Amino acid sequence: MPEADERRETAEQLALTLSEHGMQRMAARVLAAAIFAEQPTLTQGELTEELAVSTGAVSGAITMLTSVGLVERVPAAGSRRDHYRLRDDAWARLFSRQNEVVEAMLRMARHGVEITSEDGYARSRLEEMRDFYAFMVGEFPALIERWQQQRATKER
Amino acid sequence: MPEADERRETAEQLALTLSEHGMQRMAARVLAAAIFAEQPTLTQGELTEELAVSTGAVSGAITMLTSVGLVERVPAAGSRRDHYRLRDDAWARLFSRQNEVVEAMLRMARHGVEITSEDGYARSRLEEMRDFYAFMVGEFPALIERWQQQRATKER
DNA sequence: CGAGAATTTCAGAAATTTCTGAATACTCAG
DNA sequence: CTGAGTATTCAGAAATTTCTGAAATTCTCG
Repeated sequence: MPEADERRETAEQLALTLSEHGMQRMAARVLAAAIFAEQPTLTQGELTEELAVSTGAVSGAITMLTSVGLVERVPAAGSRRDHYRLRDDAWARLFSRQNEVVEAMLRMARHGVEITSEDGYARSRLEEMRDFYAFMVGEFPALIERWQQQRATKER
Repeated sequence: MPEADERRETAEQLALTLSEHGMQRMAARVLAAAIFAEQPTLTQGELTEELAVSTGAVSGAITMLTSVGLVERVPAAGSRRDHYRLRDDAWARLFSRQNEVVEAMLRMARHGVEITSEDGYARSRLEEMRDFYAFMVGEFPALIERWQQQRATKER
């Protein structure tokens, strides 16, 4: 199999997994393309060609990816086009977004506990939910910090 | 606001959050209803009525929730209907499913490293991705175990 | 400032997901 | 065994998401 095809296929597989877990389809494809690209940065035009989609679709996906900090715009002197690339800390960021979900779940559990009557079935389920997510909210930041330290250590 | 309405609304909010993160909409609504129900178990008929949807939709959602271990069928003597409830360890299970995602990401990163050329841009991005997910795969099981221990300690 | 190149926006088309409704298949009490 | 009450299945309808294409806008350079 031609190398380029294999790369594309693997990238599409990654995009599929990401989109199955809530990421918009085109955003996932653009992210995957940015990861697998053999260039340091990509322009929207290059992405449009690589993915064979409309410019509008790429533009929308990049707006989304930039806003959540997975992709960044790179100042490119002497070029009329914008260049983009995967952010250095993209994975930690993607993971941190989980943290927000966990916090949302915790808030909902707490709210649920407040509005349900004591000793009811719903109340005890919600207390369990609250305790679980409170635990996770407590653990996540330390987890990410450990990663960052390990990473910093490795790279000199 | 009538108590029941507030409960329903809060449940729907939870369902919305779950569905925004990849859970099928109806499955999310059924799960939320099971959490907020003031009964110990629910029948499909009760869910159908509570959510005002077709029997088919509830059946499909329950099949899905049962297969991933979030909801279980409860043997109900002397009843022709099946009774269901939230599993005791549902939250840890929901979280563990994340673990599978993390493992999938790790596999894809490794595959990507294999098929990209050494010293290329894609290769180094994929190595970073691989290291991150390898770290997470290493940490998750311990995280869940800590939760289970803490939980076991609290009760009793 | 003006032309050329690229990006953004957005209405509507296309694709996909999700739900309904009704037929079919179970299951358990009698 | 039988049949009344439930659950499952599935084709097609409905709803939602996603993408395209083209016009409007922005930006850069000469």
